[in-house]
Amino acid sequence: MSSITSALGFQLRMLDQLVQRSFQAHFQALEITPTLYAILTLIDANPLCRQTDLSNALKMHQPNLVERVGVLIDRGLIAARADPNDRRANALQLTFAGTHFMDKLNEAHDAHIAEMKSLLGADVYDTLMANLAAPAAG
Amino acid sequence: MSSITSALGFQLRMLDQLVQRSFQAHFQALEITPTLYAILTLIDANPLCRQTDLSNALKMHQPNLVERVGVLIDRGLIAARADPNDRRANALQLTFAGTHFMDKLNEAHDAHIAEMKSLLGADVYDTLMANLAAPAAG
DNA sequence: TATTGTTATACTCTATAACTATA
DNA sequence: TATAGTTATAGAGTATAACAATA
Repeated sequence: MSSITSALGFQLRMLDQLVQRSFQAHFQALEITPTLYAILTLIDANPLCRQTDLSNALKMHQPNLVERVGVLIDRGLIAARADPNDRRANALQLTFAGTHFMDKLNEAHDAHIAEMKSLLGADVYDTLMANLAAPAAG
Repeated sequence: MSSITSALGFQLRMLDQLVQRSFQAHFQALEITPTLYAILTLIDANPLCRQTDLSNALKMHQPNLVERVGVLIDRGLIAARADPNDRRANALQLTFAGTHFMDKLNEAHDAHIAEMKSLLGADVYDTLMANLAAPAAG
C-alpha cells in the first residue's frame, strides 16, 4: 500500500502527533496540556494581560479560552481581577503557586524540546523551526 | 503581547490551518475533505485494497474510517465487495463515477499545491516537505 | 454603536470497548 | 485464538450566535 507522502497537511499532522505525544509524556504528571502551558507562559511574560490578548496570541476563540482560563483559576495557578482602566476586562496574573509551578513547567518543557531534537535530529529541528516561523506569522 | 514562536507544536498547527484553509477553498465545491481525498487517492492507486490497509496508511482508527468509507459508498464514488480470498474483508475500488471524479480532484489538488508554493515560497515548501518526510515516516 | 467576557451549543477529529463474522 | 469490519460512545478541539456589562 502506497502512502500519502506528497500531502503536506498529512505530514504536518503526523509530526504534530509526534510532538504531542512527547509533550504529553513530559507534562502529564503536571496535568498540563499544550494550551494550558501556552496560557501560563503568556501570562507569566505579560502580567495583567487580558483574555482578548491571549485569544489573539493563541489564535483561539474567546469562548474556548474562557473555559481554559477557568480551569487554571480553579486550580489556583492564575487569578483574575477587574482592570481598573477598563472594568470590562479581566487582568490576569500568576498566583504565588502559579509562579512556583512555572519552574516545574519549564523543566518539563526543556526535557520535551531535548527529546524532540533527539527524535528529529537537531539539524532537522532547527530547519523546521526556521521554515515554519515565517508562514505561521503571516 | 509576546507570541509562542518557540513552540514547535504551535507552529505546526498554525501552518496546518493555512494548508487546510487552502485545501478547503479548492475542494469545497466538490464537497471533499482532506481525509476523503486521501481515501479516494489510495483506493485509486491500490484497487481492491481493504479497509485495514487504508487505516494503516492513513493512521486512522478503524471505526472512524468505516464512517468515512460509508460516506463515499453512499455518494457512489467507491464500491465494496467481499474479498473472495478472505470473506471478512471488504475489497474497495472506485466506481466509474469515482474514476471520473478523480480528474476533478487532481485538478483541485494541483491548484491547491500551487497556492501553497505561492504562499510559502517554493523553497520553503520544498524544505518543509523534505524535512517532514523523515520524522513522519518513523 | 463597539468591545470584553460569558453561556450555550454544535460540528469535527480522535479514541476505546464490545460485538459479528470469518479465519 | 486472532483478525476485518462494525456499532456505540466519549473526549478533545474548534466554530458561531446571542447575551450582559462596560466603553
